[in-house]
Amino acid sequence: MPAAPSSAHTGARHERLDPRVSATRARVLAAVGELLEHGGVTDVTHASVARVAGVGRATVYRHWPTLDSLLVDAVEERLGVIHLVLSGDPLTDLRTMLVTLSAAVLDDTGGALFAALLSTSDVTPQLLALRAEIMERRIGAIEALVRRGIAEGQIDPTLDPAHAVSYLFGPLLHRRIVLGRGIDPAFVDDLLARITAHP
Amino acid sequence: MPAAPSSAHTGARHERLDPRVSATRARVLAAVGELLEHGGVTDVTHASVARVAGVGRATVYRHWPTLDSLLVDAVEERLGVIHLVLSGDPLTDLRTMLVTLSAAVLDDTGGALFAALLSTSDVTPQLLALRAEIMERRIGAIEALVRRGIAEGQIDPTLDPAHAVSYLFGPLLHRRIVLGRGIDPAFVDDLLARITAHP
DNA sequence: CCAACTTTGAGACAGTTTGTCTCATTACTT
DNA sequence: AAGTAATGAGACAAACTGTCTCAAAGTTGG
Repeated sequence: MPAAPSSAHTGARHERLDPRVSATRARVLAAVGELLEHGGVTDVTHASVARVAGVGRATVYRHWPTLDSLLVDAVEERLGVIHLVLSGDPLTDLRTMLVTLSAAVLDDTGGALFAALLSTSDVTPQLLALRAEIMERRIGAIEALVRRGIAEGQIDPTLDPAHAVSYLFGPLLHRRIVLGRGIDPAFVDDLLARITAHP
Repeated sequence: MPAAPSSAHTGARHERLDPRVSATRARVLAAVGELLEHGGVTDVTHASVARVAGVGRATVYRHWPTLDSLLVDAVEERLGVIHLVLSGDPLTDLRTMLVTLSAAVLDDTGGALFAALLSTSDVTPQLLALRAEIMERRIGAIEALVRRGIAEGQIDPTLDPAHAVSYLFGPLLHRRIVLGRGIDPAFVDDLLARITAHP
């Protein structure tokens, strides 16, 4: 029997896993980050990843038959790590979330990973759905917080929560990935204030 | 003597060119768009581009020694086409600019091109500078318009014009490239109103 | 501790792609 | 019309891709 396929599409995340498998996964996923950090998407191939991870080339193919699935898993892994300490106050929590995202998702490696995901070869509806799913599942919390903020009267009620996600996360993406600049908490504060302010 | 090198880095844009060269450039650049439109970045190779363009493979190598330079030129070409009819009123012109950018830069082909540029292999400071330059030269007009809007009292004077570029363009990028949704003028209007509003 | 099972690394393999070169042909310039 | 420059077609070695096989090593449950 071949090795377990990529878990990105199965959703089964925390099964009991053969230690060899988890070790391989961890080493390979780390290697992807390494390659993206000082390189680019095109530097990530089954062969290069195997070399950096110190793993057999065939092993990488066994776990991730396509490059896309490898990149998707790398992003998933990264987003999965994020854990927030929420206060219960929508505005405070929105700020915490955006600052955390800036640090964890949009640092050097994360930025490259993110850009990689955005330009995978496969632009089928399935991949679009997956992108949206990743965004909505982890970052969709933004939308929920905006709704709560509106309900509690802290946020402009005419703000469309669905749009708010783009309004808030988009500028972080632009500043980090397009302009290549860092994001400090003051940037987040200013942005948040403008978007949520009552008219 | 080999053909003229990519013009993306020379800045000399409108020299008298051998018709054969301009024809080749046009066909190849169009082919890049075609490939990106129903495919992805990884579908763009010297070989595939040559095939689609109906051009010799060696010719593509002559003009664009690296894939990055080819993608950069494709983006440049696309951005160069944009021509705005400006009214003189900063807020109106900002709206025009964002709506036009949404249509021209972030349509199907443009979105793929953009994502491609963001994930080129070469993350050297030079490329970062080029990205920033492309952004600032064409889209930096946003910053200028914001300054004028502030000077004329239409825009919140506490808005940092440099940040405003991210605030305004970022959400378009996010909605189009990350979420894969279209951008209608109403989206732009709402965004613009929130960002520029006096406190 | 052992036996059955699974994953792994190394290598072989054909098929494809990449980047470079050469050369005859075609198109442009003056 | 003569000189110059760009092109297409093809040859070429080198590298890369994806798949397969098999012996070795690690893991699990009794």
